[in-house]
Amino acid sequence: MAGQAQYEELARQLSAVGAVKRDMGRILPPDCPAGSAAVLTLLGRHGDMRMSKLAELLSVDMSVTSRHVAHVADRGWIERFPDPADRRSRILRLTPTGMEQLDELSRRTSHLLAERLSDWTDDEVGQLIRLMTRLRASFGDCRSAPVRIPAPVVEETTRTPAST
Amino acid sequence: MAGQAQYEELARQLSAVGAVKRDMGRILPPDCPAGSAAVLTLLGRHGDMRMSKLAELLSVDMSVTSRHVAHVADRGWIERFPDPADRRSRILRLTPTGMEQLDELSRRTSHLLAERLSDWTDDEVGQLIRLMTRLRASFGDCRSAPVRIPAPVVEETTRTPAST
DNA sequence: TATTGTTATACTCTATAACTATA
DNA sequence: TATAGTTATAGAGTATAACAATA
Repeated sequence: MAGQAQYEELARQLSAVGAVKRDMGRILPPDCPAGSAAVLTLLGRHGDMRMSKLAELLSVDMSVTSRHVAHVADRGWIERFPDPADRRSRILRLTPTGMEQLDELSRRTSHLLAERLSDWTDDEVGQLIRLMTRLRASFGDCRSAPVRIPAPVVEETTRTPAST
Repeated sequence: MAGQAQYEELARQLSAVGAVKRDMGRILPPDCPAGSAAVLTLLGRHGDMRMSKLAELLSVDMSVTSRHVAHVADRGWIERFPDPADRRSRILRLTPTGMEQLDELSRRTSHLLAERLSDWTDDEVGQLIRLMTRLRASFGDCRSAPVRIPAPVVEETTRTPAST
């Protein structure tokens, strides 16, 4: 259990990590924005899957997933074919071209990270991965359980203990 | 110095942390999207500053900063007045109403994080903050030094060592 | 009737470029 | 001429709601 100051600082760092993500996005190949890259990466890691499963892994609405998937399918990086067990579903699979594109993505992102994190030890990178993975789990596990927003404090001495 | 597999995993986790940021965004007050919240937070932490300084802290183009600042100024959360030392510049300052809004933001984000991270120790949260801060520094310090994208490998045995 | 997936619409965030007003 | 900031425009990501096809 941590304190309020720590939570505020963590919120700040979560907001600021967007800059790192934007830097990563700038080195992506043409026609392959971050959304497409995420689709290819997850299919490469988890293998063939249905739209709904991919949407869950992406943690976005299926309508968003559908758009990303259409984009990579238009470029021939994945194939969509009907699920024999449920004809409403479509199974997604990387094509050979998609695998090449995925290799290119891995190459570029690894190169950028290797350059930026050249003074990080293997262990430090591992710790960051571990903590970020756990952070995601701490949020994801209670998905569909929207938080209650507590009633505002009555604003008496919250910020300026003896100035007003 | 870490390995390629670690870099790929880190890239994946960086992509996935967007889900956490979206969850945080969902509990923001009306009329205060994430961009506005970032402006208020940075002004609260660092005190009065010029547009250019804020843009640097946000790691975003000044045109973007200008829009966010206009939004919070329209709502009376900050004031903008000319810099006596350089009349091209404008100094930004939180208003009392802005400070109340900032308190409300802190309250909501801390509440959400306290709920989601209830099983994290103080030390674990501190480690994550420390590593994310360092990650941002590792990227930010070489800003304006765009990476060279290395030439693609000739694609012979990159992915399927003995299948084609 | 419920579920899988698609499409239309709207909103937020970002970057580039053109513009102004000062330096 | 160069810099601080604004505005217009365009592109990417996301969510909600309406819809089609199937379970």
